[in-house]
Amino acid sequence: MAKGITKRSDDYSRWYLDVIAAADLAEHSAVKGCMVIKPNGYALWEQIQGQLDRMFKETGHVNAYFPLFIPQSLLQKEAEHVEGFAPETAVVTHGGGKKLEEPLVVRPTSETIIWSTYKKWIQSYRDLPILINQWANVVRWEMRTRLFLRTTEFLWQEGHTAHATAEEAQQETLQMLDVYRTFAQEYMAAPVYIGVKTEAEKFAGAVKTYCIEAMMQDKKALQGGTSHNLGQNFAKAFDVTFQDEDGKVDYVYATSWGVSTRLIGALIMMHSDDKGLVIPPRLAPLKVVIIPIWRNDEDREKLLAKINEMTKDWKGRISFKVDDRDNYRPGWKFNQWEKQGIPIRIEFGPKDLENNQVVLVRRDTSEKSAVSPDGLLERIERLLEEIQTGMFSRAKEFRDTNTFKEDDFDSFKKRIENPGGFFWVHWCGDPVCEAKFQETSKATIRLIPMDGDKEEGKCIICGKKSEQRVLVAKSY
RNA sequence: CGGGGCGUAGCGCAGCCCGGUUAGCGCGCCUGCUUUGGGAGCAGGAAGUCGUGAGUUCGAAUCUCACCGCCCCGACCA
Repeated sequence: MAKGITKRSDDYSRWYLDVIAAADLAEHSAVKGCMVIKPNGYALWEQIQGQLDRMFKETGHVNAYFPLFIPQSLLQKEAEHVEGFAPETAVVTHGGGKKLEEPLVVRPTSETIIWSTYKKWIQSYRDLPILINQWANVVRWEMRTRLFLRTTEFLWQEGHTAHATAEEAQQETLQMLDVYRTFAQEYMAAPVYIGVKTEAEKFAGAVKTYCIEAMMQDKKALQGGTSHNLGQNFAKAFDVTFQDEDGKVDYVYATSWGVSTRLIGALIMMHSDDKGLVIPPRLAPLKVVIIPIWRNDEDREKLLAKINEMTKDWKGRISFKVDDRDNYRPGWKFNQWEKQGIPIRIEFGPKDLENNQVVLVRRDTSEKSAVSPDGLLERIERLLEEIQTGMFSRAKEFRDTNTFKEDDFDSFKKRIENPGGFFWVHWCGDPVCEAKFQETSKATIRLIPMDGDKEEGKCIICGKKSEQRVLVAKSY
């Protein structure tokens, strides 16, 4: 049925690329590892931006913009940070035909340029907090790239906040993690686990990294967003101090948090099927497409007139489109809009006109229903919500039925390969045991739950005491 | 960086092994007519530096050498 799209069961990774091509989201560019985000893909990003930006502003943040170029010396100021990012930076050595005195790094993230700037802005506690977000592009010279999931250049938002106390910074870190969790669940219909990264997995330069993790349809984990408590690491590296109410001078506390165009990859891998993209209604740039089906010009006119009448007060309330192109037949149109993931299709032909009905077709389940044109908009709005919650429930059920507890390492090694999934295992906290996970199973500790059940147990690797289980999975 | 694959019309490919008129095919595109409830049919038409450079040859998409680029799988990572 779906020509040109590889089945998930045949080749998951080919399927992923086929869905992107079929939905016309993006394509490879002349530069290795970089992509052109096409209008359909960019519209998704705009939806993500729109909702997140609103949520950031509601929590007191403002937008600003910092430069693309970072003097190399700035990037090198925070020891862990430079170690983490130096290998994957692009460096500009020439400008205006001349060799630069100091090379400029194309930002892989903006902590350094921002903290060198915050230093000038902060003198006293009255200057705090600073709650800034920026929407930007960043460049990381990755060895292997995949459209949306990992590209050399990608779009993201990065929040960078400055606080007077450690408590406040921690609160901010958790607040933004919660924003991400809420966004993922309510808009992306993506059930996520939240937790803390291990020392090995945390952001270079952070004290603690928190994350949201979701399960894709191939049962691999995908980190969808991170929120970092940076402590005083960057303040110390950039000498950013402030005077508190009592006149005491201290270093400023920092956080940073971000999500990227990778979320579009997550969206595809969570919800789409062998027919193509499936977009959760709340993020769908186009929610309804109406396809009139005519046999002659007379039909056509009648149908279009009736559609006009039905939709006359829809403008501004719902995004919809009437596909009245005459050079494509209905079947072709059904298929095209299916590939693009439009949540609801309305079929409307002479039979429907006669029976005073329209046919609604859900993209997620392909379920068809004939309904009355009276109260149609309300009916559609309800259906969109049903689709949204249905998509979330199915994704959650899939995740839950593929998440297991495991206490034996040999058994774990087998099960992570087949059938795969998420595994809650006991871990003593030793990085040596963590490294052994990776070497022997190719799985990593995705997160340590923050408020998970405390449960006495034995480390699955070394057998030493463990206080709680951690989430382990293969990941993107 | 290792392994694999590919580069010929907008897209997908055949042709190459075994050199020889005008480089084909499918889809798409343009024109017209007929169609239209799950990817329409017929007729006509436009469209190509065969990745780049050098070499062999009377003659190269095809043989030789070098180079460039991209994709997929692994090691690094959001």
